Amino acid sequence: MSSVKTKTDISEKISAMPLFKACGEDFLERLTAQAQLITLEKNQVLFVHEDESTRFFLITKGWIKLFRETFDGTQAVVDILTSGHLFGETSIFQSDKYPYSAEATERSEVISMPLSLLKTEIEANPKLALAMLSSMARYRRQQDQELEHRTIQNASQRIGCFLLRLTNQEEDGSVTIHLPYDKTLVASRLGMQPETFSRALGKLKNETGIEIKGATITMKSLDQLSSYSCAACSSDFPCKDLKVSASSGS
Amino acid sequence: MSSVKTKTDISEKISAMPLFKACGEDFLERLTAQAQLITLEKNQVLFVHEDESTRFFLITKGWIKLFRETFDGTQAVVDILTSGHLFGETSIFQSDKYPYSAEATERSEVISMPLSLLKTEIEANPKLALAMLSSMARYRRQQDQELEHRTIQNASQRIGCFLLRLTNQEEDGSVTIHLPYDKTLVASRLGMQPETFSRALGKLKNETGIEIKGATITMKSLDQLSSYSCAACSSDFPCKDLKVSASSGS
DNA sequence: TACTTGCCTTGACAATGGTCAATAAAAACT
DNA sequence: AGTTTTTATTGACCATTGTCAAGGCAAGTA
Repeated sequence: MSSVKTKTDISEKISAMPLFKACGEDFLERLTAQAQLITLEKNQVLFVHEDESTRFFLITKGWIKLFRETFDGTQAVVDILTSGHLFGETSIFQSDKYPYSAEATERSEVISMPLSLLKTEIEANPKLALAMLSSMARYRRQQDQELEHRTIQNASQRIGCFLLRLTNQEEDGSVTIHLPYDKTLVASRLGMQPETFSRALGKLKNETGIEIKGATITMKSLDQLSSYSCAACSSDFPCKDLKVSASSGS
Repeated sequence: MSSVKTKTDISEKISAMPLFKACGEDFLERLTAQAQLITLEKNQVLFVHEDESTRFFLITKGWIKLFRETFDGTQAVVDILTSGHLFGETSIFQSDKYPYSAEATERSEVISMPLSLLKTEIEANPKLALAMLSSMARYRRQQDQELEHRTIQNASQRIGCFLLRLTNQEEDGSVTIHLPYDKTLVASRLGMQPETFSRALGKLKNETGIEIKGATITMKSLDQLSSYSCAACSSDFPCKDLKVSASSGS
């Protein structure tokens, strides 16, 4: 029973993916047939960098951290993704190894699907290939921007930018947001140490007058923040790239 | 006469692109018919960030710097590409604006081709779409690695890594290389100031015993360098990603 | 309630990289 | 060859971020 219910559930979630809109019923059915729902405990590792890649994943609950780490354990966070995002799908091209490790940052659920099916469908279905290209192009721009920010924004500005991207940037008045995950994790996502994050957030508070209560942050207006952070960014506020519906992540 | 010769020349260069291997003669002919050879003087800007994108480019001579810059002129170098690389081609998807500015760092030549042709061909030719996906996936990994390096490598290590990637990493004995462009430019490519580059290169020399004469650098063995730089990298030496034939850049 | 654990903050200090200014060296020009 | 311009190096100093260690706070557990 539960398994049947689960399958229906999985099927719905797969079909809801914008990326698969262009795909026929039969493909979605085959995909669902081979899909598995995986529950990950906090800090559970799904796969590690250089593992043989045979499956890709769709997040349905929680947050997944993608990262790479050196021999001595130093790690660089590639991205932190949540529901509706895909990851591990790029291994189809060129290599059959995952380019990063994946770990749940809290209790999470992902749907695991075989890469082989995706691969043959991409080869057979030009619309899917195009959708995939489009999502990769979008991701690429995000990465370009990320690199830009690491180069020209300081810690406080990066935090400000991160906060702004959590808001509805059209909003006029006072806006309140909640950090989507631990401050420590936000810090690593932004490429800084937790201590630096803590101090830089304090500085941001002084300079822009935002209010901070734990993970809850209130900004009287977005103008103060955006003029502080976006001064060191090549793009205008509001961020255009946010208007595009989220689809493929990683 | 000269124009005929030029067209033949352009045609050959376009056909030689690995990306277009999967394309039929007719497409290549149409592309060539609408292609233009453009000569860029040193520091000449080809297009700027947010310009309407109508054409994409293949470099046939020189070096092109892709960069983004803030209102106050601070710039972040996205990439620096040379002969055989494509750029400006990602604008087909999602947006019709270039995501960066492009400038020649020395006298260079590029072949300019209409994006519209590429777009329709990608939609019609699954093999091209796949080749494109593959090249984007490769680029994406490069960017992931770039971001990783900015996070966990210091200036000297990044320079060491840059140098190693200019060598034939299979080589056993002494290796000599020439910097492909100005030190100032290498510095910006690696996200640091020229002064920092200069000092960090000096430090690298002390720590690994490389020899530096202007733009010529000699390393007695790659081991010293790789153990110095690759200690702060999640991937092994030699770098696997270099073995893939160069094709689409940007 | 007390205890434990994980997360966050703070202080003191070190390391790294950026800035500004002066100089040197190299390349391009006449 | 001599002049000019560009590129590279160096020193002195400052700003930012990282590191290590201690303490605080909050959520969950006994």
